Amino acid sequence: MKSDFLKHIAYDSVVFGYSDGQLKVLIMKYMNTNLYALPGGFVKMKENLNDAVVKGLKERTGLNNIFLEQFYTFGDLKRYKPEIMETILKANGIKLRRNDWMMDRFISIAYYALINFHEVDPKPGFLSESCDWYDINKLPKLMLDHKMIITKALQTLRESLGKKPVGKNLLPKFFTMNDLQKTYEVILGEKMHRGTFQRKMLNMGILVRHEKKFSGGAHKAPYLYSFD
Amino acid sequence: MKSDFLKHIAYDSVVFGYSDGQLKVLIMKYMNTNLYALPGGFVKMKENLNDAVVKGLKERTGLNNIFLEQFYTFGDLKRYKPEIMETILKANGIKLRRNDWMMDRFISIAYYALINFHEVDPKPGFLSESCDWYDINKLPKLMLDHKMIITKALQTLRESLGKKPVGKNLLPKFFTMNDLQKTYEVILGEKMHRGTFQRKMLNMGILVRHEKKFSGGAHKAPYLYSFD
DNA sequence: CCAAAAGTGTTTTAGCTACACCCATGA
DNA sequence: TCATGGGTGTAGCTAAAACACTTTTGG
Repeated sequence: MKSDFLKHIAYDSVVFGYSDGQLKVLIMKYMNTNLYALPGGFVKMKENLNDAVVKGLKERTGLNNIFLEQFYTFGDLKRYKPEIMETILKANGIKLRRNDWMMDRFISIAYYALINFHEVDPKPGFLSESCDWYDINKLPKLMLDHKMIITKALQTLRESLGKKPVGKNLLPKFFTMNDLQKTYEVILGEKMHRGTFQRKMLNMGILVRHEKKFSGGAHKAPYLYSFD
Repeated sequence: MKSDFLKHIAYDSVVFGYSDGQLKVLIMKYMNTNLYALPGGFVKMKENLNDAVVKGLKERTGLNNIFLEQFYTFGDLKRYKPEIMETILKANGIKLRRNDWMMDRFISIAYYALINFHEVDPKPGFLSESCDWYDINKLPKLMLDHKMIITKALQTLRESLGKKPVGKNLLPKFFTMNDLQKTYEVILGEKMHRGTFQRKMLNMGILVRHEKKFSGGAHKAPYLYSFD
């Protein structure tokens, strides 16, 4: 019954990546079940909340310096479905003890993270058989309120598009203006005007232009850019 | 040791009011101590997080339909100072039991609220000897990280000034354009241009103009406005 | 009639948008 | 040389800002 973790407290992270013109989210699947969920975890007694999340993401992605932001804490009673945790534990031959802390009600602090898709090879964790990218428009059915958590994360991401250099965290070091625009479009879910977009980005003064790349396409080779 | 509340979980609320050209915050003082703190509380086992906060605010202010928004969850280890809770309990003759849940580490979900100053007569709660308004620039020394919580609340409030009808919740039903401008100025901490402000507000289309009031001043009597 | 504050018309500025033209490149 | 996509100049529109003039009121 005693554990090293704080009772009733969990975190969930919505990890966004961009690849192939699509916005992706990391989703894990519990072993021997059909339950899909956001990667998350618990907080140790002697550990900062934020540190716990960073540590958890490091385990899933191998990355250390991740752009990470807390956006909401979900505390509805509706989230409390002990039978789901029971299913997971049973499916993996783990004995249920009466009053096990994992069977209690949890409040979840939700974070979203932005990472460079191509730097990551996702690793499943304890009790999970996979940890994979899903197109944000083709998510599997998720357990509990995780779908709502993703929706709210996306909403927050959209609002911060104008305030923070979001592209910096989703794109590789060097990219074309078109890459950047595609990223914005897929986050906002709408097309933008090419000329306007370019001008706006350049006027923000956070992009550095480098020498041209060899595009391999039958057209003018675009500049490469990087942040700051 | 068993209690009706979720262990490790607390909430704190930053209640803003506007009066006399100043932005005010509700602060309570623990009985028989010199400890000042934000009004807060705990969450019952069978209670939604948001409902707990609404209930707590109702007790402090008597109001039911309060504009309320969650803005951050504070989970650093630095917040864990059991000696403070010990001081409070001892000062009021409450026996400490070993492993008392109130002596544990807490994570706090923070909310801010906007209310009409003149509709409220703040009431102290359990263990507190007062619950009073403080000018946001003349706060007493607050316990734990409550000062930081207020700072972050104000920052969030500033950002939402442009998005939400903040004045609606801080002002009485009828007010002059000048009242509204003063409110904005005190939140943002900067003067604004009179003509520009008036036009911007009217163009938002959320204000209704009523008949003039008798100002009592040696000048043109201003219109009264209300929201929606 | 004067001072003070409110309401409003006008001009200027800044930013965003759309269009269009030119350029570089590989096929 | 042609099709494709990239960079940029320009004109039009809109919103915000600054200024100043007029109006109303109590003293």
